[in-house]
Amino acid sequence: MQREHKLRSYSLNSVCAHFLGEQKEEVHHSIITDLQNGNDETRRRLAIYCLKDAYLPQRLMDKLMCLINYMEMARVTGVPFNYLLSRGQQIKVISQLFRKAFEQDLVIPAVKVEGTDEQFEGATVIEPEKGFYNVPITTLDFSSLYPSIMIAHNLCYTTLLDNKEIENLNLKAEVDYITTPYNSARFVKPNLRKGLLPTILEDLLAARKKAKAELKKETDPFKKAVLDGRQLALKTSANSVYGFTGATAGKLPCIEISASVTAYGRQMIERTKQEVESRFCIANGYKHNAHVIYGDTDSVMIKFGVNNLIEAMELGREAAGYVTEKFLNPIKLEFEKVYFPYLLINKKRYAGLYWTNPNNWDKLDTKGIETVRRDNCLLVQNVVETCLRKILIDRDVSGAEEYAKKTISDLLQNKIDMSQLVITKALSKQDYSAKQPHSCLAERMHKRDPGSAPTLGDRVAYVIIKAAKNSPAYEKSEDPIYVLENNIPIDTNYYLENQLSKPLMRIFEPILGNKSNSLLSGDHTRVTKNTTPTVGGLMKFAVKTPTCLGCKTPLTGNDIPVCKHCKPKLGELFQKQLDVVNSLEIHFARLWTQCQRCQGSLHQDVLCSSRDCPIWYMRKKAQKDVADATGILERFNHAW
DNA sequence: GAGGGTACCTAC
DNA sequence: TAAGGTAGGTACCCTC
Repeated sequence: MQREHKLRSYSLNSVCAHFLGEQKEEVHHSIITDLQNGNDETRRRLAIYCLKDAYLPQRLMDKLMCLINYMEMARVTGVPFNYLLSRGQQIKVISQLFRKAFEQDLVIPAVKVEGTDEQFEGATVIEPEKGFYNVPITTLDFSSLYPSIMIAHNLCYTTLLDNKEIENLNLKAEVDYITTPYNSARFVKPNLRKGLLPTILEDLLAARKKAKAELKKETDPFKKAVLDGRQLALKTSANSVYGFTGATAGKLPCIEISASVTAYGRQMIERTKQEVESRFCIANGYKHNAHVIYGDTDSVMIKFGVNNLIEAMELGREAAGYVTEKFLNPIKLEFEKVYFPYLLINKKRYAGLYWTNPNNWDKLDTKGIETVRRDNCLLVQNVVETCLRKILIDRDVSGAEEYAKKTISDLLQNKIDMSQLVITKALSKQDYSAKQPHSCLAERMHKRDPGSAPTLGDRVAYVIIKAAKNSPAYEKSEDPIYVLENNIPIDTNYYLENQLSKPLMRIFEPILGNKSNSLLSGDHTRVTKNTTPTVGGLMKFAVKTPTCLGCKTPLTGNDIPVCKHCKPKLGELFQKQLDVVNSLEIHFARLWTQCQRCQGSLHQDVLCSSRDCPIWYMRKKAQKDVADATGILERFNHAW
């Protein structure tokens, strides 16, 4: 799951909730013995727990068609099935190399390589002309850029030449071999020897083409997803071939190949920009001068100057065909989509409404910004997503502003559910050089309970709690469950200043300019209601309050927080609270039979355990309220 | 408080 | 032991 899918949590429970819409039974290990030694009912619950844990992984594999997909990958690459699970990309490339080399009676040398730290130069990212574009922006992409470069120029171990070979074989430049833009590396032309890598890549691309054709014909949404996964896997495999040649810590690195590939790529994106801008201009009879506003590796975003989709698409097709002609087969520049409107925030960060036909938009596409990142809390993700939808789809900027303001106001008044504030980050190292919120929390949790603490590779979930002024974030991170159980207040200001403000400003600034500052100041940022504890709000008045509940006079050495004078009056108050608690319990008892998110059935006294399930928090909160209230009442009655 | 360095995650 | 690549934004820690 971790390898193939990017999720916020990889617990069995949350993965199943994500893919199956079903959750596991929650049974803490400490009560297993009691359940077993109990009665038929408790043993039944234990049995359900065991059964579910067994069949959920099975159902997951069925749903994701793991067997079929892996089998297919094993066939394509020629590696044993279990290598696909236990090993990386390299073995797949090596295996294909061995296969092709064997056909041609070639032996691949076993090279001892000491990995170097040196990197070779990668792709070009065109400096973006940041801003909000209320005109169609046409996007052209090279399809499978790196594989097609390797095929077009016949880049391979078996075609790489050195001086001695050129001399011995009496090869002529340009006629017999080419010189690449990287360090004048030379490769023979395919008519003298066709490389192994280009052959492998052609096979992979053909397989991908087939999968894509089937994808187009398929109507069943799930089979479509599988085919899409397959063509993506073939694409990754094809791209891995380039990566393999550049893997200095690998089995057969060849920087001449990988660095030549990226060097060609850099030339090509530059050339594309120049060709488009010099052809599509007023001087050549077009209505406007085309301008490339951004591009990354294999793509260019073009402002043709037209203001309707049909023209933007026609020009896109024309430009793609025009540029493709300038390059060798099978290099192909394709028109795929138009963004309209388009918000270009920075390199690798943009959002736009995605059109493939002029009649209906396909989707809201966002790249790199908070909506697609897993290291933000859901609040940020949801606010940014909603604001973008309002701006780009509804064209309602003031509505987006209002929504952002409302959210800020809700946040500062503690009205946001804590599940929206949970941040997750992967714990990827054993020793961190600098302290960090998630690593420090993992350490603290380990001290509390080594059994349940996150370990290397896990994603750590945390919230930021109130602490002394200016204390660093790594002291303010806390386990959401612990916060809930101990009624610890959340640092809402942190969420405004360190989580929400910058992402919001980045979206609104290109549209509103200086006016966007008003988002973060004004009435909505005033805290009108005092920040109460974020959880367990119902019965918060008692126990720790050192003043009388009725007349507010300070109390000393009194277990019950009321004075004798007020006690009789409070009897009524407690009855009211009890009624609330009872109705709440009934309400939640009804709720508890079904997870409100996934509709999975739940044992009545079992909690849905997904930490980012809002209902989970509601139930946990209600349980705590009931427990608190019961405790208070017991003590109160006893003293009375 | 500025600026460098680290960590994380993403785009391609 | 085995490990696809580089570019790049952002947040936070640490040092000066």
